[in-house]
Order: sequence, then C-alpha cells, then structure tokens
Amino acid sequence: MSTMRQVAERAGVSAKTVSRVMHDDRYVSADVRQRVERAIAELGYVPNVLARTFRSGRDAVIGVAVPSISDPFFAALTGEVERVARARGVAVLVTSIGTDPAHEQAAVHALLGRQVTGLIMAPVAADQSYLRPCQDRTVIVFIDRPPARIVADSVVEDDLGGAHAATTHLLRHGHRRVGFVGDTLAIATTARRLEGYRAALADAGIDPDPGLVALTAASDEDSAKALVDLLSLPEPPTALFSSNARTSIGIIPALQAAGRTDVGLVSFGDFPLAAALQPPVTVIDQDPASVGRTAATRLFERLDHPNRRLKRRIVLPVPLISRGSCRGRPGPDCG
Amino acid sequence: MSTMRQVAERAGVSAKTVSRVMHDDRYVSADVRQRVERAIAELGYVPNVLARTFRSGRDAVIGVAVPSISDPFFAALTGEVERVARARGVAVLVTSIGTDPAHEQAAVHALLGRQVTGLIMAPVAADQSYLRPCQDRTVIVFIDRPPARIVADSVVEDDLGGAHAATTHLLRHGHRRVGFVGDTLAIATTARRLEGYRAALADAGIDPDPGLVALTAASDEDSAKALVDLLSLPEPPTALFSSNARTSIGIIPALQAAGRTDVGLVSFGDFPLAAALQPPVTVIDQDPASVGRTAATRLFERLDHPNRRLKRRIVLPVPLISRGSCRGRPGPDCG
DNA sequence: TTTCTCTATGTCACCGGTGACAGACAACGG
DNA sequence: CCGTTGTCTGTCACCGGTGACATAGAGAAA
Repeated sequence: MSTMRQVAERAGVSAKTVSRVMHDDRYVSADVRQRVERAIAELGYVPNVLARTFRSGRDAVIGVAVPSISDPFFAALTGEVERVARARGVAVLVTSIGTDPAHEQAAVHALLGRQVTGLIMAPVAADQSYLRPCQDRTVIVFIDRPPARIVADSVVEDDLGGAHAATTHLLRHGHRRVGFVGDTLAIATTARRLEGYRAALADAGIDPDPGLVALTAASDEDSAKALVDLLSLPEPPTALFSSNARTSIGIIPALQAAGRTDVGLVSFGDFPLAAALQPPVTVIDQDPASVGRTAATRLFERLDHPNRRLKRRIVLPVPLISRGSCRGRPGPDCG
Repeated sequence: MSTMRQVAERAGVSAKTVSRVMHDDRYVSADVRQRVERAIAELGYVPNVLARTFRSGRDAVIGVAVPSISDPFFAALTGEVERVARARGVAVLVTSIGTDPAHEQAAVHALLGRQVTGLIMAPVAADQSYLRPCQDRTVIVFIDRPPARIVADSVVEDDLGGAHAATTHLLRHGHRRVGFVGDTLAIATTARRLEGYRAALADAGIDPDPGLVALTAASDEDSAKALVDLLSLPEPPTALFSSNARTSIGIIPALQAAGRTDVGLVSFGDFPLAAALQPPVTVIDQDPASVGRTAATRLFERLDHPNRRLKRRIVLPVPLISRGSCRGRPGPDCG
C-alpha cells in the first residue's frame, strides 16, 4: 500500500498538494491535479483513514455493542444502524457482548479505545456508570434496555404496555389461566414484560399463579422443556405469553409435538413465518429496524447539535398483530 | 479522554514508562508501577488504539463485508467470525455491500482504508481483480461465493451438490415436474444451484421445462407472486426447489394461502421453525456459523503462517435434512 | 509603479503511542 | 577498584495525513 508522499513524489509535488487533490481543494491547477490523479491511479493509492482521523483525534466510526449479532433481532437492528451510518460515510464497528454482565465493560472499552464518535449499545450489566467519563467525547445511545446509574439517551420498546396488551388480549379471548414464558429476570426487558403481564392480570381481577411463570427458557431446548413442564401441571395454562421471539421459536415446535395447538399464544416479538404457522401466531410487533433507525438518527442528531435539548427517553410503541393463535379451542373470533 | 503523557505527568514519570506499565514490562519498579496504575485509574485512561496501531501500520481489526447484515444467514456468519476474532482480541468492522455490484468496491475500500489486517467478504460483483494490489498486506478470504479474476482463499458451500441432492430427493419421491424458485442469476450461488438442479433432472432423464424456472423471487412479495404464477400454469409443478431460505420464507405463506401444502418442497438453507410447519420443511442444511468459523480460522491461519501452503478453496458439505415436505400428496415415506 | 488580492504550492509541526537507543545506577566477580 | 551484567528510566524519532502558516507569481486596483 502506498502513502501520500509516494504519490507526491511520483507526481512531482508535495504531499500537501496530493491531500488537496484528494479533498477537491479549489486551489489546484488542472495540470497538477491531472498528474496527481494519474499517480494515484497508477499506485492504487488508498488514503490511510487511521492517519487522518488520528490527527483529528476522532474517527468517523460508531460502535455497536449488542448481546449477540447472530440474534435476528439485533442483526436487523445493527443492519439498520449501518444503513444510516453508511449514508453519512461513517463506519460501524460491531461487538457482541454476550450475556455475561462481567464482559460488558471490556467489550465496550474495546470500542472506546478505537476513538469511536458514538456508541449504540444494549446494556447487559446492572450498572453503566463506568461510561460517565467518556460521555464528554462520545455520544452514547442505549437500545432495547434502559441504562442504569448514568444519564444518556435510550430507545426502548414499550415492554410494559406491550406485555399488558398481549396478556389482556388473551384474557379477552376467554383465557383465565395464562402462563408466562421468559428467559431470565436478569434481562431488564424480560423483567418489565413480566411486570406488564402481572399488571394485566391484576387489572382483570385475576389472582396470579406463580406456578404459571417459567423463567428458564434461555435456549430452544430449555424453552421446550419449560413448556412441557407447564402443560403437565395439575391445572395447566390454557394460554401462554412468550416474552420474546426466541422463546416463541423454542416453544412452538414443542407445542406442535405435544399436539397442543389449542393453547393460546401471543409472542412478544414478530418472527418470520409467524403468519404461516397453524394457527398463525399473534404477536407484539417489536420492530428492530425502527429501533436501529431511531437510535442511529438520535446519535447523529446529538453529534450534529451537541447543545440541542432533547427528551432522553424514546419509547417506541409495539402494536399487537392479531393472527389467530390467541383464541382457545372453542374460542370466539379475534378482533 | 486523557492521553498517556497526561498519565505520565500525574505519576511523575515519562510517557514511555506508562507504556511499559501498560505492557507489563519486566523492568518497572514496584513503586513506579503503583504510581502509574493509580494515575491510570484516577484519569480513567483508555489507551488510544488508533495511535498504537497507526504506528505499527496495521490495526488489529478485520473487516467483514456481506450483502446485508440483516440477512439471518450473514448475521449468523458474522456473529461466528466475531466470536473467533474476539477470542484473539481482534475487532471486527462490518459493512453491508448491498446487492448493487457497483457499490462493492467502495464498500471494500472503506474497510481497506482502515488498514484492516484481514478481510472476509461475500463478493457481489463479477470481478475482484481490483483487490490484487492489497493482497500483499491484507489477507482476503471470500465466503459464500468464489471470487473472480483473483487468486484468494474461499469458503463456499457445495451449491452444485446440494441442489443436485435436493432435486434428486424430490424426484425419488415420485415428482416429475419440479420447479425452481430463485432470486437472480446475478448471484453466483443461485446460478450454481440452478446448475445443480438441471444436472439432477438430466441425470434422471427428465426434459427440463424452462417454464418451471422462476428467477424473480427477490423479495417476499415477489416470491409469493412467482409461486402463484407457477401454480397457475397449465401444467403446474408438483414440487419446488427453493434456492435459498429467503425465497422459502417468501413462498411458504403463499403455498399455505393457496391451500397447496401438498406441493413438494425442499429449501436450500435451513430456517427457524422449518420443522414446526405443516408439513415440516425438508432442507439442505447450509450452516452459516460453520462458514464463518472456517473463514475466520483460515484468515488467522494465513496471518500467523504467511508461507504455509494451503488449498485455496474450501467447500463445505451441505447435508440434506429430510422432514416431510418432500413427498407429494399420496407419496411414499421419506428416506 | 506600488500595493493589494487571489491563486497555487510548499513547509512544518503535530496527533499519541512505541521502537531503538542511551544513560544511570546497583550488584557482583575477579 | 575496575569491568561487566542486569535493572530501571528517559529521549527522540517516527508512523501518514492535515491544519496553520508562509511564499511566490499573476493580475487588478490605486
């Protein structure tokens, strides 16, 4: 890879002049411009972005830190962030934090050390105060889950409202024993969805049965097992609220295997083919692309206008898409 | 953000000594080490990775360029690359190329300009010769599709063999009119899968009917439309080979809507819930994680041992997972 | 003609960490 | 007491592009 000075030498000019050509500076004669452009082409010169941005102290890169990029939800979200960033010529550095809270700080520091101008992250740990010192030079936008012990922008879905709506929807279809299937309360969104579920039961005057709450559905296998356990209770649930798309994808095959497609189901989070299943799955439409777009847009807004006053917390609505899985065996129609 | 010299000043030492502490250099007295560590903690010092790697000319970053990170296949692949890279302390820069071949070079140059040590990319254009000048300083591994007009490592699936197996599988279940649903021949994998499909028909002594080949399934809507068109032919196909998971996800709801779940189906590429559908979908298991792992492993192997001689082309087998959607209405059992 | 402006190009320091190299001092063997 | 070796710390240049500033010639204005 050649450097700017090599190009300069070949064109018989100074490095600065090459820099001027690269930046379409007005004050370059046609003759010189042509010679430099030829030299650039001949050497296949690609400017060293590191050097440029190193000088200015800040790189045109934003970091994205999510639990897992493989997760379709975060993949779609990241993809949208990247779209917005690319439109502005900003690169995107991606890191998977994993689910271990202890690893969050290391993963985020790896990004900060690269002098990212902005950071979009889904917090996993219970405390993000370690990010405070960085806030004067790096804009941080939290996604999916609100941050703790730090003031920053966040873009979250309406977990509480969505869970409430989902549960209420099942209750309206005549279900009285509604189960909750989730991964773990350590994840803030799950905790809030459980809260919404409980609130809906309370609003309907139904006594919550702790035995109907399964918080072990971390993997597909665990989800399936949690389902089997719930269905083999003496008084099994007639409907389930699945607290995210992954648990839904885990329990649906198990439901089918058990021949219990009569069990009502609402999934927090849409997923491919939800409409093609029998019965089609009613979902709370938690749109990852819109979270990504909103977060990236906010990030750049902060970068462009550091002094503008904006509401810290953006809560995206999560509409319910009724498809049919909400009614019980002899249930009434969805509406 | 503080610099190394600021830390040095606070600790009353030179910048170089701070550097030594950061690198656990043997020749630092316990006293000095402690003072420096205190200063680092007090200032919340995070070393500037840019500066360090800028000096050495190479950054501990690898680039990943795929058509779209939102695509679950590439998301899973990228996730696995990131896992392997993270285990080595190497960061991952991700770029979506999109489907426009003209954009490929710009997207890749954006990564190269950041001095990535390695590049994992799924080519979209018909010519990658523009990458030749970079090869002496950047290791390139192509994924999913082989490169053109350039010699480099590639990790691809056995498109030809997989498509052949899928088609043959349908033929063995008594189907004689097997349709092909794909996006576009501009994508190399689709072209090779069509080739495999045709070869399987030829091996079975069946005259290929060009009318059964639909190459318009770029989006879910287009896939659905392609399916409807195929089924309304005077002599419609009794089975379909869907050339990738996305087209499958597009045509399955349409199949269900048309009440034609009797139509045989094999999908190139597994997808969530394929087993939970009615009937469960037989697939060619194209494992994105293993592509990612293999590519990343090869990349680091090249970086660690630049002179080792290795086979350029790695073809991953794609096993067929028979689930039931392959048989026709009154068909025999799957094998 | 002088002065000023505009154009076109060059020089140089600097960003922040680090490799090469240079001391300085202590300990130790002869 | 000197030479040698080992330990600890500092100085300085450098990576590559760019901002600040200088300079030089051309033409215009005074």
